Amino acid sequence: MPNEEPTDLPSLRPTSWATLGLLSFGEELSGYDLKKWADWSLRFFYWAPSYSQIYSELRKLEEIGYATSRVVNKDDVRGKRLYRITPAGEEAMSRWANEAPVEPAVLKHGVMLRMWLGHAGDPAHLREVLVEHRDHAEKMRVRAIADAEGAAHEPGWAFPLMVLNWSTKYYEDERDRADAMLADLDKLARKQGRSRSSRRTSSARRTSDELRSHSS
Amino acid sequence: MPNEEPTDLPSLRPTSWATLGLLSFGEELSGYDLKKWADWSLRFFYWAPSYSQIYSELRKLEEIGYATSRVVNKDDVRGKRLYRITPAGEEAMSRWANEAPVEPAVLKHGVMLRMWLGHAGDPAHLREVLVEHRDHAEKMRVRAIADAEGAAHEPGWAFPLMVLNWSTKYYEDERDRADAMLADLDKLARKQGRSRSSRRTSSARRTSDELRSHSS
DNA sequence: GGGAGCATGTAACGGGTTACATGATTGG
DNA sequence: CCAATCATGTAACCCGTTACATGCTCCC
Repeated sequence: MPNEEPTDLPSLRPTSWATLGLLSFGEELSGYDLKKWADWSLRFFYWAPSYSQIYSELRKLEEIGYATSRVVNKDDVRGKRLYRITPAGEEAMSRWANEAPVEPAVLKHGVMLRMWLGHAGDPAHLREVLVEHRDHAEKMRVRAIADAEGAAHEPGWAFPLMVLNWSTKYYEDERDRADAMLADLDKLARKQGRSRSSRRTSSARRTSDELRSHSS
Repeated sequence: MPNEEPTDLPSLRPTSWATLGLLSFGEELSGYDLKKWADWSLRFFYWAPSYSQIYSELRKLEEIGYATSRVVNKDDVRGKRLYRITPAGEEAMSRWANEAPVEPAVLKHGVMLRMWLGHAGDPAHLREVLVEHRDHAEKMRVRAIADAEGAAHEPGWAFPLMVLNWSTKYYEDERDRADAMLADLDKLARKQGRSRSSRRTSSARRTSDELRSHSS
């Protein structure tokens, strides 16, 4: 048995692993398929890839030897290219899954940024933005449920299903937090309505040295 | 009154607005201060900026005219530079807050990616990763609470406080979802333990045409 | 004296998005 | 026949990260 020492994994980015992951369920898929599949699973918690990224990731994976491809569409110019994971790819997946340090979850919440800067905005508009976000979360929740139903009872999809259930809960929580904040917002509006007449700008000024004296 | 038509806002990225937002509370701050402040507020829901980014953002803001700076440290070579928002900056902030389309929240959840690919990994390791994530969420929750306490009772910080409370709830929910998934994981392990002996690889193979027949 | 924190930057890299371009197939 | 969908790609751009570099000041 030659070369049994644990060779270094090529340091791929998580998105590359996610792409390989899509192939690791055993299907032979086109870039187009991949994108669609990502759109009803990975999208909820990780990634909504663009086509261009998918295609370049796939080419990269093939170059490394983690995937192979073949062109099907008869003898045409622009043939459909189907990708399949290789044994080397499967092994690399396993090693990555078990050995690679887990990247922390990243959240970039544009809506909360707006709320955080609430003093600069019109209260009514703030409220509107929140309501929209609430509705969006609810929509995502429903979609996640639908996709989870599609995945249920498929024996190979136990883990994706588990994550889809997590996602459902995630959007449910997101919705509920938006509702809670809506209530906070109204409470704040009432309080500020009582204590000031109309001053729109700079209610924040002065608050000087708390920054400096705040314990890290 | 010259030039009253609504001039176009320079299309800054959200992170630039976030930087300007940090200044919009009225303080005169150094890049270093800015970073620290971001670290105990924006970090929870949006952004943990690097110094290099902070400094380049600040230079950009000054160039546009949304901030001014002055060097304090006597006549030294490497003086400390303090930035302050300008009236133009304040007005731009307000317009952005009220008029700019809100970027959707982005989530990139490395832990869930691992779980989604659970079939490729060792169950015990999977569990470990989840537990770690759970603990991290709890840590963040506690930090958010602490920072919220620091911000409470400051009249100008009502909105940041509101978001900090949202963040507290966020990490609480994150923790609880991790716990729930831990339970799911154990249930799944028991079920799979009953139905198969030891096959590690490819329990997922075959699951063939469901993909193609799945309704988008 | 030395380490921790203060303070500011430059340069390289690359990942990911957007815009653009092309054309086939399918169904109403 | 025309629109939608299938299907694949290139090129430019730039945001953000990482690594590197420098030197101060305060405090033990």
